[in-house]
Amino acid sequence: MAKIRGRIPKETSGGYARVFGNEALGELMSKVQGTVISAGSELERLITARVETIDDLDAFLRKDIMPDGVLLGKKKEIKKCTALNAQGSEPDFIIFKRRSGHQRCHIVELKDGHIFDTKKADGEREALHDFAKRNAGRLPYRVSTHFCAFNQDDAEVIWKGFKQRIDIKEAMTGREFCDLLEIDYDEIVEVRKSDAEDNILYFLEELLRIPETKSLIEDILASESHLAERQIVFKID
DNA sequence: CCTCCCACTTGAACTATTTT
DNA sequence: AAAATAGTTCAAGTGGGAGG
Repeated sequence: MAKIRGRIPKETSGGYARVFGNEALGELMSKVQGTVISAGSELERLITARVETIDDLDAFLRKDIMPDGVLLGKKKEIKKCTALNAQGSEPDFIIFKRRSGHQRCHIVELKDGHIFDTKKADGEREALHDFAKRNAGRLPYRVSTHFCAFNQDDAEVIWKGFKQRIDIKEAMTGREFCDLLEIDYDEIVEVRKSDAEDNILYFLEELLRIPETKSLIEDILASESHLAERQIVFKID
């Protein structure tokens, strides 16, 4: 989970300021949104840092005998690869796994969410399936496709997010994805949790640094403690 | 109800243009 | 020519409205 602290609000973040009628709070919200976005790219980095990656897919695919283990090719490398035909819509990852003679290729679309967005899911589904169809014949592996919602533990929820338009076997949880890559899902979740702790602290610090929100918070706390006192009084009664 | 399209945001990667 | 700057595109998130 990326951090809010240290982020620079965008020039064009005025929309948030308008929502609150407060420039400083608008900038804080802009930073929050920036963090949401960058957390997605960060997840990719967390994953690829923990597996062996292929930086020349063409060279890899020219091999006569595929190596044992788990190897991952990223979107960029897929784009560069001339042996594969992506026609402008590359999947996030292509994973080659060989264990005890079985060679599998997993084409994966990864999302740092808990559900596939219904507005984009259809396009993503079609792009991934087309990619698999176009390229399965060029790969010396049994090819399968997967849609992974990293923060979802129930494959059925992912499947339903696709309006059941994918095979339920294509719906992949973050844990299943990590199992496939032979990396530790919980460890990645832990890493991100520590940033979340800093984020909540920083967010509250900032709220208290803005004079307008600080005084409002103080007002609310004061009236709540009055309420609490009254409740106690009622109880005693 | 569902689907599609839009508006708003950040950030990274390219591309193009201007400056030195 | 090289470097810096500016613009474009794309991927990622949200919500809302129009229309079937």
